[in-house]
Amino acid sequence: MHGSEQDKGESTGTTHLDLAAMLRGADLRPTRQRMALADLLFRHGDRHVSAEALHEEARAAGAGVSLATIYNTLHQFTDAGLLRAIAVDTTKTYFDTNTGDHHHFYIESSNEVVDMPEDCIRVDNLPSAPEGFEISRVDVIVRLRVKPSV
Amino acid sequence: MHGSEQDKGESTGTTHLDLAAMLRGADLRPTRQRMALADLLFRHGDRHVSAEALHEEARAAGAGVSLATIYNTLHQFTDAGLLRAIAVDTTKTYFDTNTGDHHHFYIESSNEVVDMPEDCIRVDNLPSAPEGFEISRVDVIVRLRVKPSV
DNA sequence: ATTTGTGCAAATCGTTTGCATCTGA
DNA sequence: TCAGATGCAAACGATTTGCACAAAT
Repeated sequence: MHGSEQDKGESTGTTHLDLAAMLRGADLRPTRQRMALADLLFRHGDRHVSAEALHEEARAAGAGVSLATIYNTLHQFTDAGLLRAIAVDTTKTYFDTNTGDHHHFYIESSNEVVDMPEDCIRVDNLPSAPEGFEISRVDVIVRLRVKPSV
Repeated sequence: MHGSEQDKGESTGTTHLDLAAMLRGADLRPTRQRMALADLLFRHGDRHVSAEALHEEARAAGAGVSLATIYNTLHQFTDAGLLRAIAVDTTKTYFDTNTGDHHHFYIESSNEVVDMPEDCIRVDNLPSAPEGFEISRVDVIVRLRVKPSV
């Protein structure tokens, strides 16, 4: 072996993150499918994908990854802190590549999730958690509907 | 038929809300099962139930209501504005009998939803909705985990 | 050589639906 | 009467799981 930079077929060029290292850091072997998915997820900035959508994307990108593996990977990434799962729609789980502190817009008409910069919302007066509990996270979802045309 | 007050078997006594009227107001016939469910839902203050849980409760209360009817009713009540659906857990839908402006605690270890009084949280700096959209609702969920004992 | 990951297809689980039967006004 | 409700069971869609095979260290 030598370096650890190899292209997966069609890198979009600009790459700074070392996906293999990222995976290793999470105790996950950098397999072809995990690399392909990491590439789709983290190469293009903040994304919000459902398993099904990612599956389709992977297929389109020519990376053969089964749906089962998509689910496995999505959960492994989530457990490793590389992704965050968001509950907006009861029917589907969305995964957010932005694990930082921020909140979301949810466009009800199209089932789209959009990030909101952190400083956009200030949550005040947070009540202290009930005895015996501590806050693990605060999720704010601003649901949007299409504004009726005037 | 005569009046519209009849007991469903075991009323807990204190009843001020006219469930039949409530249903009529929602254009829903006050059938035996809808009355029974409304009773379970609205008689005991703010509640957060899943379809399955309500089904079990109905069975325990001796009211024969099929699961299909539970779902139908839950959605009809929600459409009528008597209930509000909350997305906290991707796997199940919870229905909240409190339709007023307020937010929730979500206890991750037990999958419980608890109301938070309205004035508990102040959401500031709400970004204006993207062009063409308007805010339909803002949901705040404070996720709790069990505090590790010292 | 081992251990870990992958893919398929079957299994789950919550929820929805079609349709025959019943019920309230 | 008769539109509207209910219940059952089959249908569904998202996710999970068991297990044989393939790939990574």
